[in-house]
Amino acid sequence: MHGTAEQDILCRTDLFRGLSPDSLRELRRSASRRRLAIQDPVFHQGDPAETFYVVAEGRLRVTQTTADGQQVIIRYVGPAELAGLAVLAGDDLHPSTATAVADSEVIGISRAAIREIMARHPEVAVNAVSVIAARYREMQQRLREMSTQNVERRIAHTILRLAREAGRRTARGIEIAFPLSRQDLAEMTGTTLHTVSRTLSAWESRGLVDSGRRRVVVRRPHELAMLADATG
Amino acid sequence: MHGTAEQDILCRTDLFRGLSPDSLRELRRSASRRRLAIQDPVFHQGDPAETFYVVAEGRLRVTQTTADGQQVIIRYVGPAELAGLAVLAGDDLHPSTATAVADSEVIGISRAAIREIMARHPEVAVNAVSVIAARYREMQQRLREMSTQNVERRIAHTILRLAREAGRRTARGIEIAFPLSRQDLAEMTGTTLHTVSRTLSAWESRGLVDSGRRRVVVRRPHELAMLADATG
DNA sequence: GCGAATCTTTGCGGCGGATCAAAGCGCTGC
DNA sequence: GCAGCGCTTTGATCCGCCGCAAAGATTCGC
Repeated sequence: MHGTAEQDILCRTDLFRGLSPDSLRELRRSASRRRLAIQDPVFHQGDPAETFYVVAEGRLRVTQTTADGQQVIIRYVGPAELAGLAVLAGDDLHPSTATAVADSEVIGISRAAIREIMARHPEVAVNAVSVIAARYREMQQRLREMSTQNVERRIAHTILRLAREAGRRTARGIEIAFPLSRQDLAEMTGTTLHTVSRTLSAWESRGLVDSGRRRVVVRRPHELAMLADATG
Repeated sequence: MHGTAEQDILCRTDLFRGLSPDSLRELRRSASRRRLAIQDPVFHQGDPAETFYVVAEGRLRVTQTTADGQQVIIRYVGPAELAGLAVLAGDDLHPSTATAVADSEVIGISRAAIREIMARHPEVAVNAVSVIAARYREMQQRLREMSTQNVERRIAHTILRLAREAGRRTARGIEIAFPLSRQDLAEMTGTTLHTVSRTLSAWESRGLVDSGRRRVVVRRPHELAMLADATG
């Protein structure tokens, strides 16, 4: 039961998709499973990059902190996604911090194990290229957003993206299925919690969203998308 | 002469570093060489991603254009660097446009050729992971800058980065060795050419830089770096 | 060598969003 | 069940940067 679930999630990742059952079994032997409570750290910015993680369940927040103490959220990572990509690239240190934002379960894979697998199974290395390239594209898109769009559109895009990645259908609309504060949204969009709060309040009064303490529900995704794509 | 130079540049890239002479020779056979005059396009955003390029000489500018026509400069690419990474990842379309900003020479490698090489030489695929991961890190850094720094610091960082990548020592200081307009700097920093112009004028009067029509010389790199790292 | 096109500079006014301040609300823990 | 902490809201003010406009510099083509 235990082992089966683990194998399932590993072969559902873009990284290990298509790997032979034998290799998966071998991989499993060198992998370690870890349960995380909400708020638990997975790794810290500046730690030696020795292990990367596949999220089996739950969600992680990946952040970077600048020299002067400002924090930026790079990404949220959900089931079958990876955290700690620096390990794949053979970098020495983790450039970011990963923290659980929900009770989670992750599978840790050591640098040595993955590098050995990539060397022996070129298809895994090729998959790794695709995985990181996808992240790179994501980051390009966000940079473009930051460069060309005003705050309201950036917040709209961010919320729609999160709703897509981690949305749960409910009677009232699509609920983002993990605690998400105004401060978090500010750190994803390069603004302040005050501006996020004002923006959400305005949307709430127009019936676009329904939000509260660390909670966002998108009530009218289509109208929010219109707003996100409008020029300005 | 021709062939030797090509092999030289290929094995100086991070992607093909360490590849055996035989494999390099084979690679060379499937590669095509192309000369570019300033302003020549290499590929366009939306083109099928069939070929990626190693810059042998000169410099390319990689840009993305948004739906509403705004342009963002993703990066400049110099000798021994790659353009068209989407091809490595097996994506269908080029997400960006590459244009020569100096007379250049590039070596084109087809999607089929590189994928075959990666499948047969895992070390190339592993190198590809590192190459793209480095770009990903770069992009994270720029996103962090855009999120947390004011325009002046962003311009300072950008100019210092360009000076590092493409700087030429001269009597007056470090000259950025390709034409670079106010508009270009604006598209790299998410501001307007007006603000860039004002900023450079202010620096010029303090003796930090010396700039003119599509030309920037850093006269006091250290002081500019102080400014770039100052809080604010 | 002259005109045109392109790039740059600079002034001015306005506004989006940051900052500061303070009160309201909702969890959580004991 | 109440105290206290963390999150959110909202107001008021301020300023960095944009947008517009127009003139000045530099390069290019014929």
